[in-house]
Amino acid sequence: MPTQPHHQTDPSAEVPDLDAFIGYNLKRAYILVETDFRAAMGDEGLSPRVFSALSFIVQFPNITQSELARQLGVERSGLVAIVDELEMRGFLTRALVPGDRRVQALIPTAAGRAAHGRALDKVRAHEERFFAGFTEEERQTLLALLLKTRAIAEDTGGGTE
Amino acid sequence: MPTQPHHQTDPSAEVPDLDAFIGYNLKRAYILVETDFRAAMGDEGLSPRVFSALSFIVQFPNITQSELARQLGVERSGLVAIVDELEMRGFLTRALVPGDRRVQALIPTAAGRAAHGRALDKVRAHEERFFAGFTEEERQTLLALLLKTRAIAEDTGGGTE
DNA sequence: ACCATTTCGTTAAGCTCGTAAACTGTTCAT
DNA sequence: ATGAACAGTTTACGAGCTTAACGAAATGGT
Repeated sequence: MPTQPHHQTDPSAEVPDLDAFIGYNLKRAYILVETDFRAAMGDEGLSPRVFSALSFIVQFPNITQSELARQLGVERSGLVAIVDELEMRGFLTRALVPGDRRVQALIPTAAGRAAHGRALDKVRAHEERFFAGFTEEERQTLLALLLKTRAIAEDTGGGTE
Repeated sequence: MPTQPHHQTDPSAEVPDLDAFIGYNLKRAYILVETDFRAAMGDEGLSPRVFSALSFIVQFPNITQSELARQLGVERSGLVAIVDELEMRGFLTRALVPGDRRVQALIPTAAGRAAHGRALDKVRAHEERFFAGFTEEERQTLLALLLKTRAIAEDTGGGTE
């Protein structure tokens, strides 16, 4: 341990700004977007994770919980509460699958599809408003770089796989 | 989009891919980066929030807890545990301030500055490795767009301010 | 056909991060 | 002097996630 000269306030060039790190800004940015998302969805609205789960189920009916968990990047056990909520709201049914009695296919109800449609409008409006200060090109660039970030990490076993 | 769940192809064609939303990808990307961050710091290493707090304290010695909370975008009450941890590790001291007996200035110790230096090296290596598939321009663009995201939201009262 | 392994959904326990509310002590404005 | 505002703290709580274990069902090797 080298002895340090004490006390001299030293905002020197040694200490880099936290803003220089992608990870830090990723976190800060996500918190802001998420907060705005929740506000846009309202008190009875869907949380981000429930919305994304419902989106998958509407887009891919009959998906199993394990497959959905894999797609969402969460554990199977963690998905149970999400599916429970969607089922309790009447947005999906857990259906038996003929060939395999272990699995339960997730099937959106009409109410589920309708709720998803309404939620989708809100989410689109939220992102539209939130990123109003961005040009269309900036939005696309950000999206592409985030997708690339996911791609380089999710392939190399960096995910929850 | 190469990897779709192989269940049932979208019958309505109305449902957009979740990957089209910035918020969703922001979350997925952050989780991946954060996981890699923790792995890079090791079991006894600093968590993201503690590292960022220590960075501020090293860069701005004598900062108060309220001011630090504001800078980090968290509540004052939430900062207590973070400062407790840094103090317990011997990385800072809570110092009395002559003019105002309510405030306690946060002063990094020599050990704190040393630990921050080591952590900094690890974080830099982590980001370097994580974003190795990115060009320098891509990294800078991503950083700039994340900063812009923060800027448009933190100004308009969207933050914790 | 048998047994070991794997998979699916689930429960239970626990962790981390974060907030909100309430309280003490201190400072400030009038 | 008194009321409002502020700094730090404690407590309670919630959201979101993980790991470990389990029963039921399917699968694969021999």
